[in-house]
Amino acid sequence: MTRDTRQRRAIRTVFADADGPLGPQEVLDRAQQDVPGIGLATVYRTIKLMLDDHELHAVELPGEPARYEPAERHHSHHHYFKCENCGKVYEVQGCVNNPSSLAPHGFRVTRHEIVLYGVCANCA
Amino acid sequence: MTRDTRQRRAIRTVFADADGPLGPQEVLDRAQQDVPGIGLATVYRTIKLMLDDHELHAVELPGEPARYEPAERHHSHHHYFKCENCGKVYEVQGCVNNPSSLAPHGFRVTRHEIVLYGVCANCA
DNA sequence: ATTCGTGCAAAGACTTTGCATAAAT
DNA sequence: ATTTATGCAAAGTCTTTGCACGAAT
Repeated sequence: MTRDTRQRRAIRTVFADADGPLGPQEVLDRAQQDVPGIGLATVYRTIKLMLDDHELHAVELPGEPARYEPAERHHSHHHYFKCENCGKVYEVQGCVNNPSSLAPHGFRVTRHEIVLYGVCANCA
Repeated sequence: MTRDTRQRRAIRTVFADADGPLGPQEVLDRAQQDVPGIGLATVYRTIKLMLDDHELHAVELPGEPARYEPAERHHSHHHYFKCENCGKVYEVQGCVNNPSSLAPHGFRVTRHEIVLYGVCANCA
């Protein structure tokens, strides 16, 4: 069974305190302030465990390695905005009308992803 | 300057004949039927050159390595549909109403991506 | 004492690059 | 003959995995 360790707690705290989805290296950098000796493999392994437990959700943007965020931030249907200036990824709530209507006849749409790019309020 | 070689022509033909965006390994497999000795590095290099020339366009879907397609197929604004059964990626024409409206106040949206997932007409 | 987790280093997938050779001019 | 492209292998990034050691029970 899975055990509750110092590293695991540190990583969980990093995600809880984060202001947006984080990549493994960012998680490591922050977790090391708590648990200096922690390694990147542990971060990857812990992320995988937390994904299996539905404690974490993967945020995949086109052309970039995955980021992760606490699953509770993902309960309502939403999408992402990436600032092309500072690189930060924000959640945006809600959705557009009927994106499935884009598909041709005979295609069944089960889900969709929308990613917005531009300049965030902080950078503007 | 850039030269027109046997390999280059073979790769260009592969893209011209393709029924959808292709990844580097798929391009290699098809090009090898024309030019047996061709290597993967040449495919990557040629793709990069063709991107610089705006002869090719990158299709990036969340969580997957890039695929590429001839740029002329990308002239009108469009998005992609990925079949979760056969894995094939299709273009879908058109767009939804005002996707920028999802962004919060103070965020400026310059572009967006939409990806649909489901089952294609061939698989249904 | 036993079990499970960790760090490290090695390996795997994908992509880029250095270099000697080959092809195109 | 000169220039640029190619193939191969080495290296680079991101992620996973094997293994001996360490921590938790």
